[in-house]
Amino acid sequence: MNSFTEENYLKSIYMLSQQGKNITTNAIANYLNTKASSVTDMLKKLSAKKTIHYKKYQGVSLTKSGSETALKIIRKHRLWETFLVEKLNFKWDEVHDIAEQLEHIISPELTNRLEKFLDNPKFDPHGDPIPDKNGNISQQKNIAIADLNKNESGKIVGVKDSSASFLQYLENEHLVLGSKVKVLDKFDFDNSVLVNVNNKSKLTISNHVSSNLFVNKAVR
Amino acid sequence: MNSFTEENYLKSIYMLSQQGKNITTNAIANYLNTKASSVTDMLKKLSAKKTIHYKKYQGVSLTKSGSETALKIIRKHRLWETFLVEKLNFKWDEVHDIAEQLEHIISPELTNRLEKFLDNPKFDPHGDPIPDKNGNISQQKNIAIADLNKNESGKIVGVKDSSASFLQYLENEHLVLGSKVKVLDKFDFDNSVLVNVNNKSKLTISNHVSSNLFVNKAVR
DNA sequence: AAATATTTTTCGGCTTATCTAAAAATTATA
DNA sequence: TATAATTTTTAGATAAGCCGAAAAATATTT
Repeated sequence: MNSFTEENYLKSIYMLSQQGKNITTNAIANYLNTKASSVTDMLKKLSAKKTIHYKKYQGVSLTKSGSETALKIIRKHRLWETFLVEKLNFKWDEVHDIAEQLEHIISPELTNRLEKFLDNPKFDPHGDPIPDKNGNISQQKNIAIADLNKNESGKIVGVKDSSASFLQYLENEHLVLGSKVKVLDKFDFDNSVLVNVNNKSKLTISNHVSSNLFVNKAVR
Repeated sequence: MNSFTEENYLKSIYMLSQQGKNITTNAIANYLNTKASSVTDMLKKLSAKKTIHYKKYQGVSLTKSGSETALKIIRKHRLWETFLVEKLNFKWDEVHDIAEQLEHIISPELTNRLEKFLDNPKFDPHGDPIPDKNGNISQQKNIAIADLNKNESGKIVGVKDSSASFLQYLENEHLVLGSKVKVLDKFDFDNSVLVNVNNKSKLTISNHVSSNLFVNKAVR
């Protein structure tokens, strides 16, 4: 049995590992808004429970068991987010904090019934894939924004050209890791694309930008 | 801000006060499956936070503030139970443990939207009244089962004739405090009544029994 | 490679909630 | 009304999780 806190650490480690980086104590502390010393304490505990691989000073990774636990929590989080948006009419950017609480409710039967009630959704309102009851999560390949069709959307997962000025531009336009991008229109004459960022700002991006920004396509 | 634990104590005190008894340390310990010394510790804490009235050795009662908190938790508990039964098709006797978890989710907006989603129910699946957003809870007067009409149901809240043999009979038939009773049919010739107990057993009870057993009528 | 900077861990201490055992207060009984 | 039984509180411990400061390890500069 894992405490809420343990669950949050496992989930954080999973999330950080998705971003490709190697997972350091500081990265976790930063992600969880806590102190490095607290993280070290917990890493020892999780290691003792065999949910993570941990060697002092060497960073961490999830074990099979830890990964399964993390996926269960993420499954619940994303199903509840879907519920909040689809059934209770919350906006997609209002649901995270509530789902952070709901993800810790323990009842596999509840989770499975909720999934069915929602019509077995494959993606949550942010476009993130929902793991199934066996922990399988659809890993769609990352494609360039340039390859999205009109009205398709995705979540930014990577950048190819990573010059400082390019990253600066992306930062300014909120085209950062995790942002949701929807293609509103595509223009033939210069291959530029009109996109909606995070359901908030609209902007036109050049072919250079759209070819170098990779997203996880959200398929419904 | 109250911890889960504090919320559980406040709810327990509210529940026990509903049963008329005066609320002792041991009663709370027994209700919460914990030790008297733990209860004393918490009573001091709650008293310091002015959610209960507490004098050493003299038992406790809720303050205005404590009562408001308790009612908010009970409101959430009963709304979630309704959700689980009405929307996710759980049986009414399967939902308690899950609702014990869900009742601690903090988001007034969520609670209010859930209420609306469920069509503003006034009673939960057990027949208990659901407090409204201002903490008002419908206190219907207790009536004898004999005075229920066909198809009405209620929850047992008290007994008039309390001879040992009568109580023994009630115990045997699960006609105990908190049981849900639904009147399936009423017979003129001897004023006996066919009832369904806890959605499980059916039995015919005499007029003597139905006149001495009081329920909280569940009005939908 | 030595010096310096950064990251990570250790150490001691704090808070919350729990428990057992013993002491104090209350209630019941003889 | 003393004595006994019960209830409640106190005192001292424990475990989880968190923190700041100091020490240790690793990474970066010079």
